[in-house]
Amino acid sequence: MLKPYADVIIDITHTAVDRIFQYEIPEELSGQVSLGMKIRAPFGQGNRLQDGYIVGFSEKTDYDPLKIKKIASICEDSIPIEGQLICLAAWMKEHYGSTMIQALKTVLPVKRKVKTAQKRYLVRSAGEEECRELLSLYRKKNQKARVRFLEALLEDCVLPYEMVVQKLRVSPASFKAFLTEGVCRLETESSYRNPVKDNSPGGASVCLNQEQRRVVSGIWQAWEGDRKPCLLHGITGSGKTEVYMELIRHVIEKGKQAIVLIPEIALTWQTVMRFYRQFGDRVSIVHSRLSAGEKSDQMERARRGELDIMIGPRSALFTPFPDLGLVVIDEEHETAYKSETVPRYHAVDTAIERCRLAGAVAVLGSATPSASSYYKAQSGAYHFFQMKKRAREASALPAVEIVDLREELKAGNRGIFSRRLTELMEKTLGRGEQILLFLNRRGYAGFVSCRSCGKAVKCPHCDVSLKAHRDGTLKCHYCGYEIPIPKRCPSCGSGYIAGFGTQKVEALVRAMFPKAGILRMDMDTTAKKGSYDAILSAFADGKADILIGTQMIVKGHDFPKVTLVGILAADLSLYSGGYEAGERTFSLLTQAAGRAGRDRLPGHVVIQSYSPDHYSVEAAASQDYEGFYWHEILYRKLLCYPPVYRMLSLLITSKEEETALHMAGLVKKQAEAVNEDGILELVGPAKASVSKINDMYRYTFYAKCEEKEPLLELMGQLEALSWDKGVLYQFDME
DNA sequence: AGCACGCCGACT
DNA sequence: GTCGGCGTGCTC
Repeated sequence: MLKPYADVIIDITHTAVDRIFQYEIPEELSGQVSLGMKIRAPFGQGNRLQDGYIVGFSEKTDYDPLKIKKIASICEDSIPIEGQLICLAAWMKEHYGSTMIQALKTVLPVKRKVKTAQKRYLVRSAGEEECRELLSLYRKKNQKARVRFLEALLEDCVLPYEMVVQKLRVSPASFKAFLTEGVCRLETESSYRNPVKDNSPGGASVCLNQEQRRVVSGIWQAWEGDRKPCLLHGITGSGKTEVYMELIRHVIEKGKQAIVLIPEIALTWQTVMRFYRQFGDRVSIVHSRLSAGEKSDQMERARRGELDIMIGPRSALFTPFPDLGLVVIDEEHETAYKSETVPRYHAVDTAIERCRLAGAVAVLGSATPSASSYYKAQSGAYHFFQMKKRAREASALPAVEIVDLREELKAGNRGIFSRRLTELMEKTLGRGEQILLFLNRRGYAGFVSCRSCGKAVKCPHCDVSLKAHRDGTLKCHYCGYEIPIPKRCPSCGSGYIAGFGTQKVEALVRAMFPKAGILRMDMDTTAKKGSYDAILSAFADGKADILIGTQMIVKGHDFPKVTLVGILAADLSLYSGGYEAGERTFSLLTQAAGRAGRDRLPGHVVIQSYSPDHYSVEAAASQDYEGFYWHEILYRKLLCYPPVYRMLSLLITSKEEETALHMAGLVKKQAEAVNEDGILELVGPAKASVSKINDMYRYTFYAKCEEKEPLLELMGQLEALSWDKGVLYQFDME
């Protein structure tokens, strides 16, 4: 029986219209409309046509039937989705305080682009050598266009067609000969249709060790039982991926589908490829480099049942699988799982909710679980599993030592390398083994400070230090402000001004070990497409002895010949504000330490720190997750932080400091009024830790409480305040 | 959000 | 007398 009314959410982001409006389904459209569809309908007095989404159907209505209008049309580009995803959107709206339309739009698949012109690329087919020869040939002939083209092709194997013709000003006639000679070839977007190139299925079937089998059967029991989320704490190298794959195989056998969430594709490409080799073309992948069309293509395939597995970042969570059985969240603790835009959802909690709705199981995996997840496992809300052995028995855990940098200073060593690290570097190079030097970028890596007065060069628009770039400029990473590196200190005028970034480290290492091959990996050296992999594989192939880099070198890469890892300043991430600083530091240090001695050779790790007795540094050194956790949770409990308490944070920004302050005052007054019974703990409003960005002053306010409902209530009350026009504000629930 | 209805000041 | 200011309220 077809129901006569459609429940519609109108595409207007405003709390006043953030509710369901019912429309009559006209006869000519009945049978065509379905859940999640985008439609157009008359709205308001003027009956102007508005976009909206169908979120349900009703038999009857409480509204005056005479006033109910008819849906005007269906938007052609709309894709029907699961009712479950609409429920999920409703949950997100409630949980993260957005409007329904904002939640719906993040959950609905991206609409198919209407026949965009196919994007064309010129791809290099000839080897580098051949190109260089041709390059010098055309240099002699003074054929400038061809020289430009070849240079670009050497930089980057894949060039967009328009870029070549417009930006490079190389006419098709100039490269026509190259096409016929096979120097390069023309490819269209559709040849990239399948987002992964290497899909030779049927790789070696995985052989699990005893520990892995135990975990798989444990999680499978949960799957057949209460279906509570499962937290898997497995140390680096314990083989979590094999466990995921085995579970997925079980789920597929049951005729269900699986989603695998990964923090960032670029950092986890190796993992993605393993899934492909295992499951062939029943696997697909979504990532930011795919066009909207390709994304909706993959979503459509999933909906039609052509896929069993979807791999991707947090947005892959909304894949419209008809019968979802499992969601894996790899590296569960990563901050990339938190959305930066409204609704500011957390993929872990949202995944758990989606699983609850679908009757699926969520598996959270990490070597350093977030305090929040571990807490829930402790309380019994999650099942808990552990893997303490490295899958390859031969590889032992590295020996970790902490060096107190204050002692180094006392001993007169003002360099960035401690005596112990220098000694070990010499020995390691002597044995012909490799070294990884890890610099924490968050903090002061890359900024320029005065040796005389100690002040850093700051951005005039933002409350942050400027970062040094290779091109000799200082840039603000928040607003883009840029100046040449000053010769003299802007505050005291002294000439002793110096940077401390990866470049600086590289220069120092070169001076110390002139014969060693050195590679550096940071924002500058990886700006070019493909250079990321190029650097990593060059290092893995032994083309250099030392790799210097930031966070990106410590995430999930195997370098069998690395036997020494040096962490230059472990505590930089400790003082970057936020109650999660300890957790971040621990996780980063543990990951960095895990890079040493992954093969047969014994590994060494040196952690240099100004606060060597901080629990996150000590626990990382002894690879003691539990030790870290109990310290951390005690601190959270004492200061009423999540996960023990729930926390609502509010960021107020304004061009004028007085307006921001004024609003902050109103917020305080309102919050105090709401908090008559005193169940909330209020903090602030106070200047944010980055107190100004892009000339906007920033104030933060926090409210903490054991239950989330009073906080949501407070959020509603604060939202209802009369916010000045020039004031922007943003809520976040944790 | 966008639009209509509505109730008070300075203009032909 | 009326044109228009934007405060208030509603939208299936």
